[in-house]
Amino acid sequence: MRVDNAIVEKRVNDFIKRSKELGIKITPQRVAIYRELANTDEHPSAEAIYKKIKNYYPNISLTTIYRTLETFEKLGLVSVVNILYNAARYDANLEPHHHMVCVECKKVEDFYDESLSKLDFSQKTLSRYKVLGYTVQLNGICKDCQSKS
Amino acid sequence: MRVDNAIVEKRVNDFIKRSKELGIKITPQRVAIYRELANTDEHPSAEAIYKKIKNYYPNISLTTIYRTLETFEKLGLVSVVNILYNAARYDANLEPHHHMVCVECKKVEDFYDESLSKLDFSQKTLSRYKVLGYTVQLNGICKDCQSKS
DNA sequence: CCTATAGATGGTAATTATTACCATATAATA
DNA sequence: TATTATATGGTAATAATTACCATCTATAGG
Repeated sequence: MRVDNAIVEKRVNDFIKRSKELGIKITPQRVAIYRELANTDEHPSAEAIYKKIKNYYPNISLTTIYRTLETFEKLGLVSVVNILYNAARYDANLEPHHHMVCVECKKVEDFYDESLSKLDFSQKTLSRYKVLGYTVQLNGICKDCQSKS
Repeated sequence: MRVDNAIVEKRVNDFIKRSKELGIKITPQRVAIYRELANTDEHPSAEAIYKKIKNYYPNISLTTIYRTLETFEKLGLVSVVNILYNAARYDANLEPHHHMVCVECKKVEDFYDESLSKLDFSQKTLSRYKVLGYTVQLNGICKDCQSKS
């Protein structure tokens, strides 16, 4: 529980208010799942959330976790850090370049942008990791998917 | 086959030379897999590569595709676009922020960097996608994993 | 060019992450 | 408090990935 308690409570209250506005039911499971996400900055998986909640809510179902996270995501209450989690995607192009990901069809297109080739990270950032590289991931909707909808 | 043929052939030749240097065997399967990756910029999954190769190499095994891609990746011959493909990872923090990913333990830590908050993308880039947002993903090795190895 | 063998492949089974289904339970509304 | 649309739990199905093992082959050495 790294996130400050006051912040967590604020987030949970906002979540409840927002849920009412959106017209979805506020169940103990949903609050538990949201709270678990709000009080960490570790970007947990469904499984990780499940394990934590199981400690104090032993008969919660893993299916509920998955379904709830999907619901939250669709409503914009939480976000998926890794859109491309479905399957590993490979690239033979080892030159530094960046990616545009279509959030609909999961297509990945390369883009090159001089101004992104040497971003400055703060010393504080650099001190925390042995940096191997970085990419800018641009999320959006591709031409094809734009014309479909 | 969007990538220019001459470039593909150069990549394949480099791949063969590099494989010899690395002391791994050059099998028709490996060449096929590498070539399939070298001649596209679509960042295919193992399954997608399998389907393509199956057309002209009908008894290749899906296991071989997975194993080979893993081998290539470990040797630095190809790269995985999406390190975090293992499982969906969620975040309740909807403020724009960036991620440091540990390539060893798959931990994701947030970082904030003023200079990254308003990157300029070229008009060419912006014309291709309806941009929803972007994140900078910094790949590296976290403190914990550094001390382990 | 042949041979031996370490390393690679193919096929199948096991594991892990996710989704589908359906009977039951419950939050929210009147 | 009763009604009902929605949510949950449990189990089964699917998809992606990995493990295992018997067989095959690229390659180094004669």
